[in-house]
Amino acid sequence: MLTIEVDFGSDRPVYRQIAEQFRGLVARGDLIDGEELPSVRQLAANVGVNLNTVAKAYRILADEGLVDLRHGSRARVLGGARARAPEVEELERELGDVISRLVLQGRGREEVQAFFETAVERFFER
Amino acid sequence: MLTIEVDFGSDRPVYRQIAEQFRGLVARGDLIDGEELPSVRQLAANVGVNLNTVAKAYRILADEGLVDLRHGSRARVLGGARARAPEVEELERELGDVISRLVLQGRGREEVQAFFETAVERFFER
DNA sequence: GTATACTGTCCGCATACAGTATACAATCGG
DNA sequence: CCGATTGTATACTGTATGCGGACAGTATAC
Repeated sequence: MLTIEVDFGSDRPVYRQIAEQFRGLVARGDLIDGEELPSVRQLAANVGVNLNTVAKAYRILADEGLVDLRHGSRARVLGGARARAPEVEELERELGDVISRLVLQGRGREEVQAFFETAVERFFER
Repeated sequence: MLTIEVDFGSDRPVYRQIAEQFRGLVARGDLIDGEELPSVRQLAANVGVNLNTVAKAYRILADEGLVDLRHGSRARVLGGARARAPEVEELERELGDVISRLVLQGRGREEVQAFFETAVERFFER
């Protein structure tokens, strides 16, 4: 069974948290082309939110081209090509902020590098 | 003069964008202990927002221990120690999402690593 | 000392967003 | 065809974002 977890204390909206987690699952190949996502009601009950909150997450994924949404049928993972080059700048900015926070925690350049390498490690090795 | 730029089209609230930029300036040492920040009105007029929006950004920085806010005096940068270890998990999650997005753009492990190294480079070498 | 111009703060309002409840519409399986 | 299951649309509540104006502390000139 698919484990999606939500932190209600977070300032990040629930529907984005859900979308992020599915994005991660697709990115690392845990969900492959054609695979069905849980129904919005199923997952909503599981997570403890309203079905529309899950639906909103699915729509984000659909907009990104990660899943195929069809009214009446279950959402399916799309293995096809995606891109979104314009978001590169956004990622750079986001990374910059992460670096700032790490530095303000007292970490030096080496430690920041190590932190990043560990993150990449965790993502790919599993 | 200090350059703070805001993207009104972004989905990220303006006051957070402002806080992030100051956080970056402090992290890389462009703003040092004791230095004064622009007044909320000055910066607000400069950026094109209401003074309260800037004030909210300053309060975030104050909560993080980066600036000293005193009613009637200008906000000053605090060079002292900060930490916030609990936010490490948040950073890890955020990094994980960045990796997912890069991978979904078709980048492999090496390319993700390179992207990160470039970001670190940009931060420290300047 | 005190008038005055500066500083950040508080309060109320308008609008947009997050999340819910409920009804609707499309698809699937008998 | 019909019921169950799926995603969708609408109406509603609470919260967050951002603005405007009034308030309160601080600094400086006199």
